[in-house]
Amino acid sequence: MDALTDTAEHSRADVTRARLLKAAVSAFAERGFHGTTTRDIAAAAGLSPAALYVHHKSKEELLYLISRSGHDHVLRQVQAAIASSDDPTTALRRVVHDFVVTHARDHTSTRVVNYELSALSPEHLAEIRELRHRIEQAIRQLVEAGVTEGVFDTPDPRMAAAALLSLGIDLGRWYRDDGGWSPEHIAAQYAEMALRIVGVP
Amino acid sequence: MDALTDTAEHSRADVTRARLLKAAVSAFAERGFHGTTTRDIAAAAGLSPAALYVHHKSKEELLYLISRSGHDHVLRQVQAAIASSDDPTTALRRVVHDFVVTHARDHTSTRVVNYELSALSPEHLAEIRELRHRIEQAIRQLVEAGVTEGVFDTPDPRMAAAALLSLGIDLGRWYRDDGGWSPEHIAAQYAEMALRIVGVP
DNA sequence: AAACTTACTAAGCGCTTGCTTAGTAGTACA
DNA sequence: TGTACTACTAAGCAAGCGCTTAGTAAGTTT
Repeated sequence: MDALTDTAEHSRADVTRARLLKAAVSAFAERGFHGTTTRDIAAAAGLSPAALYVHHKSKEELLYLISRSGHDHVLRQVQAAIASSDDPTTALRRVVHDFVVTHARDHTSTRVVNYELSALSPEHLAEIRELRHRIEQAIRQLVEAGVTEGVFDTPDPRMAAAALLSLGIDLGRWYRDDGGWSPEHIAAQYAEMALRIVGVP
Repeated sequence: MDALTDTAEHSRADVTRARLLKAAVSAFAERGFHGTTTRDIAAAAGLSPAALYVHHKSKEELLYLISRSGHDHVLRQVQAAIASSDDPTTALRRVVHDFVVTHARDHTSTRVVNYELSALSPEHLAEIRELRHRIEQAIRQLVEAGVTEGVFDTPDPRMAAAALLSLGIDLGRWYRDDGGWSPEHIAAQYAEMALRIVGVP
């Protein structure tokens, strides 16, 4: 048996747990954490209100699990994109492309991840802030490296990095599946805009 | 007496009404519409919970008033910036500069304006959506005009306009008063980034 | 000074909230 | 076949919610 991952993911309880998480993502994205009731989540998962507490400690824990896995995914993706090339231009193009694809394709969860932070407990918020800091720092350092190497030309690398983050994060607010633009299409265009922002000739 | 504006703005009731609105902006920005109670708002305004209903119909009406005045202000500002010059480059620089200054300086209210739309009643939401549409359309048409005139160079003006909007709107999420960057400083830099995005040489 | 208006509050109503308790079918192993 | 465990639910509790009602003190008008 594939002890490391498989067994832990396929028991009946784990399937139900995941169904509750998915229902929570949809509800939090649509109405916000405080606008969502535990009854909403349980009903969307086809369970009684009490079943939520069989599988999760609290409503806030659901938000924390969503937030942590979302940030983990983005951090790893950014790190992988940066490690994929020594050339800042190639690396930045890939960072922005992947960041944008994720924020558009998973706009439902990235919306929760980016706009419901204040509903986390102080302890969980501190942990998530640390992940966010590492994501922001990685992108900032990439822009700074490009400037240092002379391939990028921008008066303030920190501000350029802030702008690049905004382009991706704001997709959680405005992206719609039926809007006529695919995540990959937006990603390709935004990657070129990113290079313009950092002053690649 | 200055019947048109003055009397209506300085009566005791109007001062209290404004104090409640200000308290609502702060509370909604900090904890969201559903995370804020009418008792929170009344207490922040130094009043009893019942006083809120002397001056406003409902908690949702407070959100609507905040949202409408915020969108009105931005729409007028964008229209004024566009009308200020026939040169697309000059006009866009001013549009983005002013848009960014507003979203940074008034980050508390723009946060409510941009992220609490789903808490509005269907009727109010429809009205606000119309204002948002006019803001987006104005910026999009400016970018398209620049491309048509040959001063801008971008493969998809609609997507460039979406990116410009994101740069401003996302300030409501990340801008902090104590962050070391003034609204004007960010606005000046973002205006130059905007010109790069639309391909001004 | 009586009559009326304005700007409020104390109290609380009906409902919903997050979460708990006590219990029960269905399955797994002995 | 009996025993123990897993995965649930029905019912409900205390607290908090948006909002209302009934009343009052302090002006303002006549």
